[in-house]
Amino acid sequence: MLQLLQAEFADVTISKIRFLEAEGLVTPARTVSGYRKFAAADIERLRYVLAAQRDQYLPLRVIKEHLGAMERGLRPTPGGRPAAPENLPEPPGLPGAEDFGVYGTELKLTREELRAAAGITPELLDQLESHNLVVARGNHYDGDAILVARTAAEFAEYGIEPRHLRPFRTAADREVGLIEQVISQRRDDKTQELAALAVRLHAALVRSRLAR
Amino acid sequence: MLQLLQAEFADVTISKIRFLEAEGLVTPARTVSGYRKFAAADIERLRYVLAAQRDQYLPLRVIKEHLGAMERGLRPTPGGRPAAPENLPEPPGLPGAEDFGVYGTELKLTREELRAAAGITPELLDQLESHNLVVARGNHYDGDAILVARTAAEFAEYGIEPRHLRPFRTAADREVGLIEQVISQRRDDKTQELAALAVRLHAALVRSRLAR
DNA sequence: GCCGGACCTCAACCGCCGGTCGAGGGTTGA
DNA sequence: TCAACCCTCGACCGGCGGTTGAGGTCCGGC
Repeated sequence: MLQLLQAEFADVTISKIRFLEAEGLVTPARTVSGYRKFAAADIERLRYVLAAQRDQYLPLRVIKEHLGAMERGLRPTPGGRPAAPENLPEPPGLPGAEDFGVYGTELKLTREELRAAAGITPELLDQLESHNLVVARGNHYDGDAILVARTAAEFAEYGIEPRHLRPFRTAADREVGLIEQVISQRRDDKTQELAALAVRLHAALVRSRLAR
Repeated sequence: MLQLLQAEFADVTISKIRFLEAEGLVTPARTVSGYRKFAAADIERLRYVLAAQRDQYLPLRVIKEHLGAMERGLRPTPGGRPAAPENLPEPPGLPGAEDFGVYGTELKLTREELRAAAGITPELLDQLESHNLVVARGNHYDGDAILVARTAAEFAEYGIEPRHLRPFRTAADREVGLIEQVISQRRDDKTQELAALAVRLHAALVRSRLAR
């Protein structure tokens, strides 16, 4: 299992992993005799830590915070109040396609939680929904809805209203269509990669055309 | 002038600035008697350094590389070869709207330089140009063209060809139109902000819709 | 012309972060 | 039974990002 990670991250060692455990970044299960037993999820977590450290130069303290945020997004704080989204940290950086942070789609928010988390008025939320920029699934909204809503609110400060943003929705739908055509079998990793490419292309085009 | 920066970055001190100079991150001019003289550009540079350190947790070594890359983009290496774009560093992170890095639009590349930097075939570049995804201004291409071309190349590995990417161009054009409507007087900071918002909205929409 | 305060250099020092090392000891499987 | 792993725990370490202080220079005001 060490070998597994070493293929991807050259400088990982046993002692490093032990250190990361001591710092509370992973907590592998133990066998009766005290040996560490790494589940797939633990390895995933380690992969995230090592990647963040290598590619984003994040200090362990910050990586730990991110992991904490992700966890709270996934499990609504066992036995507590449903993890008031009021206290959502500011988007770590500004999330691009790679950075899932608290905006994973596994987050489930009520309408009111969404409204509060995004800091918008009910009216604005109505408008966003009527233009399909924010859509409920069943009874709740996902984490990306916060991001959409928050961004729309900032647009609003420039006098750009939800109805002006419809083309974004259309464009996004078309891109998703394109991606889905390509991915026949649901291999999530490829999907993510394509989505990241789409967002990157889009960003570069906007910036390039804006400069002209 | 120290006070100026301290307003924005609480923990900056004289000794810290001296240290940054020793590390080669700024090189203020000197008066005859040896006192440091900070030009506006120096302060801008310091601002960049401090922001990168505080907000992105980047180590000084990396910040220095970024600054170096930016410089080489702006001035084609006085008296040397035109700063072979072959050696362009991998995109620091993956550039979102905020991260200009080496992809500033001030970079000027010949067609061949662009091709090499993006690692694509001349044929692909032809296709990109015929669909207006990459456009020359005068005789050269800007830094974003690299990013567009590189991303298109990755799409190509999935069987998505330039002609499938036209909708991206259209969408980007529409967004730019929207932004330009709002910005009557060319205040660049606002323009950037709106562009960042556009890209963010777009990314969130794609991700959200993909998850359904 | 001289005093106080701000600036300079340079070397020494510092605290924290991210680990590594090794001693001493248990576990496992051939 | 023995080699090869695994464990813990404390000591140690190198580098990064500065800070401190001694010793000296520069400038404005009186």
